[in-house]
Amino acid sequence: MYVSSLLEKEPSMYPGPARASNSLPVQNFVSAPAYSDYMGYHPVAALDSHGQPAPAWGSHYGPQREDWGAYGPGPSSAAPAAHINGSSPGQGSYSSADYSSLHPAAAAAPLPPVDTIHAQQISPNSQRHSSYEWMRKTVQTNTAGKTRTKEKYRVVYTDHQRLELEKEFHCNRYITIRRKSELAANLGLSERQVKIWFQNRRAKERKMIKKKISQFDGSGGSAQSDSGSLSPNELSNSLFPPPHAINGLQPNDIHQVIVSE
DNA sequence: TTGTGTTTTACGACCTCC
DNA sequence: GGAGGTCGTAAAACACAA
Repeated sequence: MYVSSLLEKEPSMYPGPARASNSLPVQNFVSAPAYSDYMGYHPVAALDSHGQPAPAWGSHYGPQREDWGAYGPGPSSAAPAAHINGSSPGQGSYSSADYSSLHPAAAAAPLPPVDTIHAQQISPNSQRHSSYEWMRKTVQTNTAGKTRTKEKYRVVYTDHQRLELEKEFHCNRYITIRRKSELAANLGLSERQVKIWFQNRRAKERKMIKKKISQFDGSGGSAQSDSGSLSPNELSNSLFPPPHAINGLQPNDIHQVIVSE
């Protein structure tokens, strides 16, 4: 019912078995030279690859995210793109969250050449290609088994798509309607997919916060003063207030505020 | 190779706001 | 009522130890 209606409403969501992941236009792709550290948000103008002044988190969503360092190593000159595409041989999984902590050496490394990034992103050696082969196979053979979707359970986003989404996430934890449309168009995703990606991304962030807090609590509670008496949920909510909780603004309002600037 | 744990898409239920 | 939020969860994709 719901799925079918979605399919009807958003045909772009499931465009076909071989979603043109590798044929995505790359002209919009910026290799994110300033996408320096996943957990260390830098309000650098170069982050904004869409020609708009990047709306800083702090300006619309409360305090600037200086506290991100609480659940991750501080800002560095790292270039996670290297990790995203190459340093993990044979796999394209982008586990940016723990990048800095897991790759301290890489965190201090200079940016890889842009050409390297591009070459790796479109590398035919990536295991993701086997994923797409699986999807093709599934679509051909599995016609009625899945309940959540008619054809496939989920797709795997390309590194390019993930990187662009992560970049946007760095600029704003909550995407505006306009940016969602632009991003969806640029990445070949549906707006619903972009929206859900951001929801999942925020959930991931909250999960990481809780994990960090629980680690602090379990290790003597020396960081208790940082979180005060807030519970993980309370702290999480204070770090990521939903748009409507910020000055009573709704997402549309925030969008209008940003656009009007 | 295989078993297992983690991460990543996607959804439903429910909530808030207008 | 619609849009978008969180929360919980399913299941594929992935990582990795044994």
